[in-house]
Amino acid sequence: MKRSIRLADVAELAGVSLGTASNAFNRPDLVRPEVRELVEKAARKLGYSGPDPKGRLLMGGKANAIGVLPPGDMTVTHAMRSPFFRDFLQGVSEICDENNANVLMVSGTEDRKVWSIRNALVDGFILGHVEEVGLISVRNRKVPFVVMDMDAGPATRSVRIEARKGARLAAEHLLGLGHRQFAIVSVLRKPADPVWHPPNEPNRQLTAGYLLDQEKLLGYGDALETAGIPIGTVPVVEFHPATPFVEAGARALFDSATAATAFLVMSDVQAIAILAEAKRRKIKVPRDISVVGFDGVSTAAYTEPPLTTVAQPLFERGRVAARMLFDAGSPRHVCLPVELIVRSSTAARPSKVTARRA
Amino acid sequence: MKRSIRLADVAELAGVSLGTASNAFNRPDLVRPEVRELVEKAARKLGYSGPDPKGRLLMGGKANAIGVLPPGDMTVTHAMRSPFFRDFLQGVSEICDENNANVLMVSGTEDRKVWSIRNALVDGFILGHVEEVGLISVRNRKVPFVVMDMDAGPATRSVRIEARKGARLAAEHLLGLGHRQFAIVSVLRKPADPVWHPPNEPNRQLTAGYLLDQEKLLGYGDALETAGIPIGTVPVVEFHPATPFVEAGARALFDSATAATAFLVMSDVQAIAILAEAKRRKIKVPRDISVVGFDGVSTAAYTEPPLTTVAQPLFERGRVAARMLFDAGSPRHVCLPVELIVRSSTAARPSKVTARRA
DNA sequence: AATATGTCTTGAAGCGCTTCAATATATCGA
DNA sequence: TCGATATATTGAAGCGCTTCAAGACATATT
Repeated sequence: MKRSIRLADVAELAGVSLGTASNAFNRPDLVRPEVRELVEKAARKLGYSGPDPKGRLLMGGKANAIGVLPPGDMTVTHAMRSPFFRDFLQGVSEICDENNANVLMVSGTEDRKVWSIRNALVDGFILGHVEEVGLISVRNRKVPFVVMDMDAGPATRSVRIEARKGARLAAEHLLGLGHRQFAIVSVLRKPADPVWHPPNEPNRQLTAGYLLDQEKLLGYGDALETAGIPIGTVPVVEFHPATPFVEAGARALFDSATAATAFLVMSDVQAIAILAEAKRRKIKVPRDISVVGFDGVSTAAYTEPPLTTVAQPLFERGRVAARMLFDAGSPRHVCLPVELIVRSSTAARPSKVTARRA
Repeated sequence: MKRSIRLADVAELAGVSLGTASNAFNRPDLVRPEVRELVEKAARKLGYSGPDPKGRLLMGGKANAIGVLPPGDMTVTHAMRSPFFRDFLQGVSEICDENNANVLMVSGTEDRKVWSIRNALVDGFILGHVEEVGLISVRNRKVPFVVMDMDAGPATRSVRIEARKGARLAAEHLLGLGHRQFAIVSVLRKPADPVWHPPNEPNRQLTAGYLLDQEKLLGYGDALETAGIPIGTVPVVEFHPATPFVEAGARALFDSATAATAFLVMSDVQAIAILAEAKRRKIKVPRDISVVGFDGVSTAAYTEPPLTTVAQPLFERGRVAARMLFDAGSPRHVCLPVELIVRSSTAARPSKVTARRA
């Protein structure tokens, strides 16, 4: 086709003005039924099925979509694979469905994300952990947005969780079971090889993870130090929570933290990979080691053994974030509660005799 | 803010023409470095972070997104809950990621979907099962699109599966295990109460399901009739594959099909619900009954017992569909193979003595 | 010096639609 | 019957941007 049919063509054929034709489609009640019929007939004849959204958009129209950006370098593919993100997304879509808005999953690594933030056709954003430059872009877009698990100042809507408290609960639980040899598993933001931090490393600096995980580290520390275990004496491994890095990370963990009986893991996805690797190595959980995850993803209840974890309300998280975009009245900042869910991946510290030999 | 800053404001402040300002952002190589710097400085000063996508779009720009519509009356929320759809979506997003396109999940029941098809800001569509009126709308959009599991004529791109063959394989498997008492579970497109069709109902007419499922019915028939079992003598229950309908459907099934030892189920999601309901009723699978699902969703391998199912390449399905939109060279019609995966939800027909009492 | 060859920049014309003040027409009350 | 009120329609002005032919300027060529 030469040039696609536009409203002007329809108006002309119907013998009415552009304005009337527009009204016939958008505010039919403003237009006499017979005229409307005229317009509709013309439209049918030309195979015109309504105003092109592009034009409408320019004139202050809504895009009818809100954009969701997975955190860090996660692509949409990663996100769809992640039970954590899926649960979250389910909450988001519930509210979007209610508000007749579509959900745009925005992809790309951090660089490209900035481009997307500037260009995505949406009426609002929900941002996973994002870097400063992304934050600047989104502010300039003049659309409402909310950031997850970040503090971006009082003016920026945010949804967070009681990360520090959750981490403390996890550590206290393990301490209560008699454990004294810990290892901590933290999250790497970029897909890269695992990073191993031995105990008593002078001046330990973790690689760039999520801000949230700094808080978790503090929480673990709260409990551990109270029990007389300086956090610096606890080994830490950091790895990316997606295939194949997550498997590599689990291997690195067992290869290095041979003395640990208690594993404090900052995400369920990682914890689940660790359970799998343990099974592969014939390390029995919770007989030989105990593992506490974080997040409370829905699949964690069905692992073998079922995972003890610090649950956050994942669906609610999504709902709360989405509501911030739609309901003017909702609070700008929400901090969601966490809860320790004790299942079967944790038990009393093994006695010396049954202790695992690496 | 009064009126948001636009490119024209930046151009003015920088003392260049609109066209130059536009080039400074979009084709920097066409603009002298010093001038570009001028524009950039002006932009910074005004807090302008690049051309508004709305304007760009009108001038023939891409939306950088492809729209995905769940089948039938499924909302995005339903879709996110469905392992079938999630697996599919993962394939779609892989290809979209590769092509730097975002994924727009389009929501709403069938009526609203038509509206969305006309208005979504996308460069293409992947449509789940859609009604005629939706098909007309999408044709008028003049964007490429592909339909899943439907035949919409040779001109319309489509991805399908060997449904009939798959169904036949399922029935033959059960027949081979000695089963003679069957029940068929079909899919209802709309969320509604289960529909029960007793055996030997004169003139049996199934409620509006998906076209695909008609084919499966044919496939079951192929095998059953060859074995001397007229399809009309097999009871059929139809239900919607989402909570709470799927649970109600599973109950209805066991309440009614008390004689059956072999269940031919048209989706894994339903089969999984049936497994759950069986457990609740202390009906042992596969000792008392055998169940064959359809789709091969990734979770089906981890049910209890692991589900025997007719697997289709779910990820590939998504990939193939998405590729049709991006690669001009890809075929217009693809029919993907299916494969019977025998796991532990099927076994030989119970002998009379161990037969289940309802 | 005159002409040709580039390289940048400009100005204006859209892209397809909505909106809104202004006008035209119909309806009503007195 | 006449102005007043209500109802429909028009025309024009954008929305914010890209594009492209044409012009300006600088440099190279003969």
